Amino acid sequence: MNHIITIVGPTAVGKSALAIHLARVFGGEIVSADSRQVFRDMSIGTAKPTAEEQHLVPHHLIDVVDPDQDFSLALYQEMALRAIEDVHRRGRLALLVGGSGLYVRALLGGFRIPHVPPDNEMRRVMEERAEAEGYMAIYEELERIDPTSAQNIDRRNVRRVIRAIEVFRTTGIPFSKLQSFSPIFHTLLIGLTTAREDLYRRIDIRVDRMMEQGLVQEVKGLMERGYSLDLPSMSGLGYKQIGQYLKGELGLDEAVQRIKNETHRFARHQYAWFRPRDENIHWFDVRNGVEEPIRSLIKEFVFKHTGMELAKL
RNA sequence: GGCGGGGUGGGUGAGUGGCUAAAACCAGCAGACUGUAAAUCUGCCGCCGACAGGCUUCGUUGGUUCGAAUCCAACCCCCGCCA
Repeated sequence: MNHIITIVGPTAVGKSALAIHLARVFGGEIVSADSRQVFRDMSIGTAKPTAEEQHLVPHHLIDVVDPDQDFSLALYQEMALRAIEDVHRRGRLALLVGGSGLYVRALLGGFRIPHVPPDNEMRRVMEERAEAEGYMAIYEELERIDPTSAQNIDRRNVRRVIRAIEVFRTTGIPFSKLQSFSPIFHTLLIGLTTAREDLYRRIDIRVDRMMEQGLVQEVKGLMERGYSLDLPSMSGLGYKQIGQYLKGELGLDEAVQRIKNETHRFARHQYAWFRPRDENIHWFDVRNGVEEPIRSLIKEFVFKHTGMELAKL
């Protein structure tokens, strides 16, 4: 069966807790769609499910690379696909859960990602060029080789301009021509949401709890082990700011406040991927009792598509 | 009571006669997104307006001036030093 349950929503609304509950009730396994929980030893700051929780129900795509290893959308897609296959092979229910919108979409939408691994050296050179000569210097190259992508990408977004050029240089085919998608899953999309005010409050509480749990120690440990702050993994919320604090660039209170504020902003951005008015998503406000209606929604979905009685699983 | 500094848009804070609805940053709102995505990038952010544009603002009141957040006067409030 290629049916999966997907749970999306902004950070700190309670996706993980709900997923664990559902997985236990239905005998499911969780496939994470979180771009930060993939890194080992980054647990407190990424609000990773605890060891106990992971013991309670199998989680996939968590702790799959070290903080100094490259990770990417393509890699995620591959690994997640394999994980879901495994879950299905075991005859269990797969719950895709996470707040990384692009990851969820790439997986569900079956994105065909141009098979061009990053060329870090080339990227560095081009970034420097854009830095020195201005973004137009590289944007003009993209306009020449791939007008369609040039049209679609903001010229000031140097990072994306470079990726498009990178793809063309190594394949000889415009980036825009190599992009396609074909969905492979039937999914029940469940969205968790709440009022902004409430969301921000939840975020702030969570950040305070991370501090109590030893976020500073965690970041310190990572830095002591040589993980530099300019690693992509260390650019995540919490790690960046605490890193700045540890380097003496920021007071602790200031760092914590920034984590909160930037997480607010992040949560807002997440709604750009999971829109409240998206009719494909079954939205639930977490301020109301949410578990029961979601359970019946899932039962109905699974029965309808597989004829199986979930309660028996 | 005396002396000095200051009151600017939700916050911090530039601006010292026209180019200023007023920098920058923060907060907030909206959006883009196919191998860095918790990244990167964009728009809005006094009021009305889809746009053009209009309207009201820089403690208060009154003045100077063709023109004031910017100059003058009085008053109110805040902060520092002296008493």
